[in-house]
Amino acid sequence: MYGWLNATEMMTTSNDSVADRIQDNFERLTRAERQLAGALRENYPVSGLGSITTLAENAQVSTPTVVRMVRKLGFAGFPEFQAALKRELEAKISNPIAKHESWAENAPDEHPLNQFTEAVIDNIHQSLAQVDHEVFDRACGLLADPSRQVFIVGGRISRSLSDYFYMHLQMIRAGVHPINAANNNWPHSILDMKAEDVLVAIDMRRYENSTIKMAELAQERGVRLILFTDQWGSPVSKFADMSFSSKISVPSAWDSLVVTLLLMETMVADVQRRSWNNTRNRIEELEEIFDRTRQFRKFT
Amino acid sequence: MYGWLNATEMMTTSNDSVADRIQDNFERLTRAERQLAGALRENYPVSGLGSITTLAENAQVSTPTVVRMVRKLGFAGFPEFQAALKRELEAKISNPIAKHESWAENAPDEHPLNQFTEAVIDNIHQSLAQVDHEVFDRACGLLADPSRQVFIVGGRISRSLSDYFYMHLQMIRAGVHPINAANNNWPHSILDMKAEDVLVAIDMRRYENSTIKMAELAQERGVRLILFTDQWGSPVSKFADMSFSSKISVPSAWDSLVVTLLLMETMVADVQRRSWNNTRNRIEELEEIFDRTRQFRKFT
DNA sequence: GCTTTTCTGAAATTTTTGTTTCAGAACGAT
DNA sequence: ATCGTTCTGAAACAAAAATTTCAGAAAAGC
Repeated sequence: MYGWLNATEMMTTSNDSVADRIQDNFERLTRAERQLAGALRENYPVSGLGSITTLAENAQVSTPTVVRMVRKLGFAGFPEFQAALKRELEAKISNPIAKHESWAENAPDEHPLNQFTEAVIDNIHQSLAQVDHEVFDRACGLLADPSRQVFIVGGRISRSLSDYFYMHLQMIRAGVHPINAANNNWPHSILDMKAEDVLVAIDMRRYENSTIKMAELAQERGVRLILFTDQWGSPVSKFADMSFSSKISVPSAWDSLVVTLLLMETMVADVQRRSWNNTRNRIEELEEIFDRTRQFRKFT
Repeated sequence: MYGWLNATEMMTTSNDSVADRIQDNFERLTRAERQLAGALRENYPVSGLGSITTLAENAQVSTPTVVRMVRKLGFAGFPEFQAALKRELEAKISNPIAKHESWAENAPDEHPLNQFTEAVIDNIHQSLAQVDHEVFDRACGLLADPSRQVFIVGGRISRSLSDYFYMHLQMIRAGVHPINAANNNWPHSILDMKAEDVLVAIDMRRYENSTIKMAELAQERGVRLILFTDQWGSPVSKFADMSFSSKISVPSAWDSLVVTLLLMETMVADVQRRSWNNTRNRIEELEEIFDRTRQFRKFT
């Protein structure tokens, strides 16, 4: 299986940059070594110029791991590896052409990867600037309140995101319920909503009638509504207590949900933090169940 | 005796660059020290990053001379001097996209929104740098090839993303099939895979045994495997023809899939572009079906 | 020229860095 | 469950780097 990799290995020992060598040999690296590779990439190549001890500590691995990795990359030892880094640096310094920043570094600027990423960064920028952090905090507070049930609903496209959000919230706390707006059982879920419960709705372009209807019914029951929508705002926002809009335009025939995912993940992180005291056991139990079922692997 | 010089010395110990300090203290340097200073200026600052011995040899002076000089410049010893050089270098090299001050503009920097976003941007940066655009293009080519069936599988957490990917791809072209790794019907799907078909797998931390098994079986049938994984690399990568890794670490108890989503969306955009001629009708038909069912609202 | 002061590097010493070994942990196969 | 394999870091060890000491060389003063 690794037949061809051996050839690669021999090639990479010649005069590629250290970064390239890491790239090329990445498959062959072990878990700890990959962690080290990651640490090395932050602030590359300066990060590798300290002592082997410093580098190891930085990457939270042992010094032998460092030695093993640089050997895999084709160097005789750490000093040789460091010398290579220094040569690279020298070349880089002496060539002060302030090259326009490119995301996928070896791809031309007009490559879809660069164009798309550029747009997404811009979306993040513009969307985040609009978020009121107090509203955000308030939303997290609601979601972390164990006395409230939380219902989560997404549309046809945003279903993936609502699933994702549901899954995390469900691990963090009890009383979280997914609603499937697509099948027509959803009115049953409304029955279970009490005043002061929370409904999280995601409704993006191609706003869905069922989501609007659900929001309306929920509001009548005194449910607090948190809405994730796009930059134009779903009609659901009429009923929302708090609403977060993300810019979704990218050079594509389709919209981008990256910003919404970012907001959700941030919210999950914060709710987790707030809930920690109430439900720390929950996670530990979950871990244990995973271990017991051995369905998932911890590493490698 | 050095009464007035002490004052100078104190001034220069603050936070000037090493070059400045040499400049300021040049008068006070002895012959051998000036020779050293000269050597240091050639190829500054990289020249100072080796060992004290190397530097001394380079400048043709003794190591004690080096120590004495760096002390005169206000450093406690050679290592401290070198650390200063490294910091300078870091600042010089480090990303021209200077850290953006604050994302959620009215929130304090330490607000979760800003912290989290900062981490995500960093993840994007580091992950994209690692993507080989030729591999990316090749993957898009496979996915756009109408003669191949495409199967998509995700794990417990990454299911949401695989759904999302499936949904888009399915709109773009025919012959796209989701696989549910969780339920034990998935071996049935394997039956339908022919050589040269494509399997897209998403396997992130907490790598799942069923995904690995599926990858192996698929490979035996000559299926091309495209893998999305995290920075450590799922064991599935052993079987993958192309693999894309995203950095997923954020200040949270959970991992971030933002980068993976970004990669997927970019890929969807590109596949769409490539498939346009083959399946332009498909989208139009879809539009019409939506209109007929009146399930979605175009505006407001 | 002679003395005093300052400067310099060889060599000894201390500290740190880099490498190797090895036992235990995690993993993978059965 | 168990057994062989691979991976990992603690600790021992070797190598080197950094510092200090000190005697002799160079420079300055007289």
